[in-house]
Amino acid sequence: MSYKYRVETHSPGHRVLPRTGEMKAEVHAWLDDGLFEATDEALWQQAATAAAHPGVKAIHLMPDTHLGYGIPVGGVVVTDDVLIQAGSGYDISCGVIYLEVPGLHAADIADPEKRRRWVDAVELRVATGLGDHRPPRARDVAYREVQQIFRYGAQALGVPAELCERHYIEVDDAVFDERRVPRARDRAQPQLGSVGGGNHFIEMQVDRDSGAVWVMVHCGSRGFGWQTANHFFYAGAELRGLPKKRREESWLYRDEPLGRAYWAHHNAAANYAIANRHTIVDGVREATRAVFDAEVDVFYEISHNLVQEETLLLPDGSTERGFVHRKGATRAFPAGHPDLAETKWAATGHPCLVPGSMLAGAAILYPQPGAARSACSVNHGSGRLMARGQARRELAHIHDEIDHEMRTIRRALGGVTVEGIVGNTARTPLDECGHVYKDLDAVLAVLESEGIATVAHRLYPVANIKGV
DNA sequence: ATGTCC
Repeated sequence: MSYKYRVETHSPGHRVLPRTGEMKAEVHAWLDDGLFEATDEALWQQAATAAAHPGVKAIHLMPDTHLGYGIPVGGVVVTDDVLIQAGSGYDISCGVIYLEVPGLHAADIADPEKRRRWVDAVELRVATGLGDHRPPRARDVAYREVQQIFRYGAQALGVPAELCERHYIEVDDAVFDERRVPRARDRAQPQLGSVGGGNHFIEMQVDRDSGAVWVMVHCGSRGFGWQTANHFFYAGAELRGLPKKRREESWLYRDEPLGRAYWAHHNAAANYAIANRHTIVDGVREATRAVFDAEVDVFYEISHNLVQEETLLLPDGSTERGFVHRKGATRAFPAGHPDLAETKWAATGHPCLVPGSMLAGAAILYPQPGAARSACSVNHGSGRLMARGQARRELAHIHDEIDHEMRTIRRALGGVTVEGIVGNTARTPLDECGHVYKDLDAVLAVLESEGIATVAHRLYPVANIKGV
């Protein structure tokens, strides 16, 4: 019997897969009718498998969910004393940093030629794409500084804590050993301050309502995090007696030696990713000064692939501590959450930064009291509709139309008509174009209708730099 | 996501 068939509808945007077999908890899915119908049986099977890990207390699927490895993308798994490596995945602490450009308004960026110069200026200063390529003017960071970043993240760069979800995560120095994963250590120094490939990007966006100009950066822990994750997938599979092919199903007790080692190395990779995002800001700042004579200010920085130990808000109103694995999901602490006490976000909840696509743009959300229903989590994007290979094959015949749409799309942004989205590539990458993603507004509507979060700002892209 | 290969 299929899992999808068993899913019950509790409210228009809330589905529940009841506990069966080895599942330790029921699966809560935040999907409306259309998003639910589009899910595959394989997704539900994967969610049920994830719910069968030891120590699972709760599991949620965000409205952008789709099949991942081990745990669905858009999956949130809450455990007590267990760490699941697939719960943060290969790009440990992949996430977003958002910059405001208070000196600029939509009218100042309306000229596409000027946006083209900004794209070129950013590419000159920030490395993009795979590997160790560094731009000519990359900031020179001594390896000793990188070692500080492993332990103290953005704090090592002097970034104020209030600008970050976590400006660093504590690393157990008795356990963290950078020689343990030599290929990780070797990548860390040359790749600091780089964007990487895939869906990572730097993008200029404009607020639909106010015309305010923002820059969003989406990137992660690069080779350092990938090598770290890969090492602990294999080591965990060996420990649990799983064949290598099933390494993504492995898990660790937090208090066994390999669990303690994973926790230390995972957190070092998170610190690296957080510092990486803040380092990239240096190049964006220089480029924005050079082309627009304007300053950028960091608004907030947040991960969407991360395991964090945090205070859980339980349905009966009590709290306890646990590990929250967000695999393509964004933390969403509402006003009054204990872990926001004495921060600037205590009375409002912290912002959730959600990229959509290079066509549909992005949003800033604020968690509502109903966030407690979804393990204080929201989606991390709009969700992939099509695999990369499928996109390249099936959209090739409309590539010209896709490029034309990017060049000519006209939007009223803060009362100013802005035409075209300037890119850094000759052609729009088909595996990243707007058509391979679900409708961001439909995904966000589920959060609003279920009382989980509200959309405070809706932003549209005007210039995009992809890591290709 | 990833020098696309434990």
